[in-house]
Amino acid sequence: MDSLLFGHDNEERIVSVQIVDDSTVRIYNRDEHSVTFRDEAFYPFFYLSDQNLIADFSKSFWVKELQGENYYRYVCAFKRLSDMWDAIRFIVEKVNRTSQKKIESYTEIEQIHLKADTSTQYLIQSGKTLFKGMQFSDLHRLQLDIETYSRSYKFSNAGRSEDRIILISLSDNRGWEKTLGGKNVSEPTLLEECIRIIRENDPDVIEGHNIFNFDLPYLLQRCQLHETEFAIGRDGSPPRVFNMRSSFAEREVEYQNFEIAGRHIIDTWLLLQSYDVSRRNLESYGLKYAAKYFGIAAPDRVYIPGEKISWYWDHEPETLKRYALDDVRETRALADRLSMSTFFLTQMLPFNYGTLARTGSAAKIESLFLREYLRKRHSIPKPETGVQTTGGFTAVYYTGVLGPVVHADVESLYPSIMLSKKLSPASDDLNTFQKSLRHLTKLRLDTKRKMQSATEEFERMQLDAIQSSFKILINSFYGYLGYSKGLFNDYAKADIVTTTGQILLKQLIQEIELFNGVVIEVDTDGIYFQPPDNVKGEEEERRFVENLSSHLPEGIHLGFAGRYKKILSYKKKNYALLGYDDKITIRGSSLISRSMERFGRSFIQQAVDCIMNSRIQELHALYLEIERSLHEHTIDVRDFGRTETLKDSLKEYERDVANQRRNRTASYELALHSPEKYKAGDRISYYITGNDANIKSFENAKEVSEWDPNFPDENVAYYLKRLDEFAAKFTPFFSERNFHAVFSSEDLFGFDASSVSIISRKVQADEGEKHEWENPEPSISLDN
DNA sequence: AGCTGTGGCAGGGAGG
DNA sequence: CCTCCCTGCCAC
Repeated sequence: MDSLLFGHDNEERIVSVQIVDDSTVRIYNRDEHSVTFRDEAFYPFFYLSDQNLIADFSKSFWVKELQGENYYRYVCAFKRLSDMWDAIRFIVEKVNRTSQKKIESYTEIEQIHLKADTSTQYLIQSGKTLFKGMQFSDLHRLQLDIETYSRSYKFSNAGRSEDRIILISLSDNRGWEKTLGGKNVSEPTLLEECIRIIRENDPDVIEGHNIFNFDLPYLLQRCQLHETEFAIGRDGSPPRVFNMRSSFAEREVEYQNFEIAGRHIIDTWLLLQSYDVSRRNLESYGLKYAAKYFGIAAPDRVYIPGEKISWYWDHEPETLKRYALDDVRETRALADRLSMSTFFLTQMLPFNYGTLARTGSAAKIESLFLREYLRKRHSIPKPETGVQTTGGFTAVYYTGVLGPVVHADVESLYPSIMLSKKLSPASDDLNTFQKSLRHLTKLRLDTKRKMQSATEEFERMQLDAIQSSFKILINSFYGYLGYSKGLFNDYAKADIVTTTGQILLKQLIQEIELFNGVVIEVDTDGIYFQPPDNVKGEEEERRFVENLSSHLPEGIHLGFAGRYKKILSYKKKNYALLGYDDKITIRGSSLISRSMERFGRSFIQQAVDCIMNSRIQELHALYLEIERSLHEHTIDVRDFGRTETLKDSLKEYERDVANQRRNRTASYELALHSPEKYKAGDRISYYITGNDANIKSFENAKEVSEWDPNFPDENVAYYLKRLDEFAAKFTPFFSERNFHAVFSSEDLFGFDASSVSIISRKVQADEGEKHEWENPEPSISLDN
């Protein structure tokens, strides 16, 4: 097996591939530079044109149509190179069987389109076998962060400015730390020193916060300016850069992806957003906030606001250096916390570490299926066209303040249903879906058991990361069924999962009411209810839930998810909880949302506190106080400004507006006319100007940075109206008369809170909505 | 150079 | 005023 295949890569350099033996292949470029692969997982993609079979080594899942020619795609994954050769033979035979075109001999397989994955390529070359058998602690990780400061600093049009100075902080997990930069060091020298240090330390992984969007592009830009090669690759090559767009749930972010030969780049800013998709309680994605959130910020950590950096450089450079070092330390701790489960995923999936940190969950499990199909030499299905029609069951039965409250949820509802009903995509001939789901679930339980008996802290952390990497995969299976581009999707099966979940929940609700519990709010797999009068205290509540669980079908378990003093039930998916520790948790975008003006968020937070703890007099005073501060301009722009995310690029927005597909909005209009360059995923802060409350906001908005406290031009009438809109959220909890007394300054005879009571009421079901929970469907069986 | 799902609410703009 | 439609944000 010593065939030589020729082809071109993107830059038209001639390369050749030599298959040495069953487990080794050598790749040459024009400079006779060779790279040897040994038994690594390969993902070449084969495209068949009229004349040529083209193999693409770039692990891409994307189908291309090149220059109008029709290309057929075959996805292949290889653990062994002999498999690759077999697969080529397999594809040729399959093509000969299914199309009129005949491939007569292998000599026609000449053109190879090759783009080797640089990070894996050079790691193997340098003798590192990432990541088989490697521990997270073995990785040589380096944290990189830069601060820039200059009187004329503008990143968007970085020119050659002599007084621009950068501070580069580097740190690694071996306890080595350094901050470079100083008045007497020229920028080219500084950049060269930075490159030298990176190459000398030779890290496997480079970590940074927002490193893709700021640190690396900035360093690259400065290098280009000074005609220095940003040669931080393991082979001395500069990074390959391309624009990327990722989405986290409904949010999209644009960034520049850097591929550095032989190294993996981990951006904790991206990991943080990925983390937030499931948790949903981060207020910002900034490093400082995240460090506090995870409790990893040092107590004596130095904080310096962005606009003060130049001042500190001029007056207290040592403080600034300490601040910069604190940044890299926090980045390291954040990466410890967030990247470990991704690291373990690279040992299960055929993607490298850096790539895996950026891929979505569907791509992850699909790679599992593909690997198995290739191993079994089985053809791959096409995605089916269609739509999923159902989702989770949501209802609110009571509004107002009620308690005590028990929260019960069905553990792993959708995975459990898929396992119980043995659901698999129709196209999954090999039943890989069901087998992998079962296997991963077992592995996760085993790992959790091991974790419980582990004594050492680091071992527990590792096992926790491993079990959470299984969890990531397990939770992707359901979503994948309804994913339009999933090769193995099956919308009908997705609907079976959700409708089964709906029936289960309605059955549970009925059961709770049968025992005289009062169901308050339900969403998909969780129920908030008042336990029956004879169930008192945590122990009896737990037993009550356990009893409910025993009535559920085999394989479905209802868990005790929490108990609370009170719930303030507002609307579907919108409620507040008062814990036995007196902490208040508010959920739902209509009560509190990140886009809300800060004064509104704080008002609602305090108002909920007052209502749940029956402090009505204080609530009234709070309203008056905010109203007054708006009138008297004693409120800061940060408190009345609104911050919104630009989901689309400005180009897309302008195009849609031109086509009358969407209306103008303040956020995009400001971004368009701003001196700053905004891109998709950025957030913009603005406030409303003018005198009339009823104005078009897109014509009366300014960026927060334009506000001058000496000449406050915010629209007081508008913000008073906003205050009343926030207050209006609480109308369901008061009688009409009481509401107007509490949320108004017209208390001619003084305000008396003693007569004000909080109203709870049963929600009338919508006319269009059937009373399914009153007329439940017959008990279901999960066996068929 | 590549993307898991549905359900629900608020707010703004356009037009009746 | 109201309704319709769109986007953003959020729960699960």
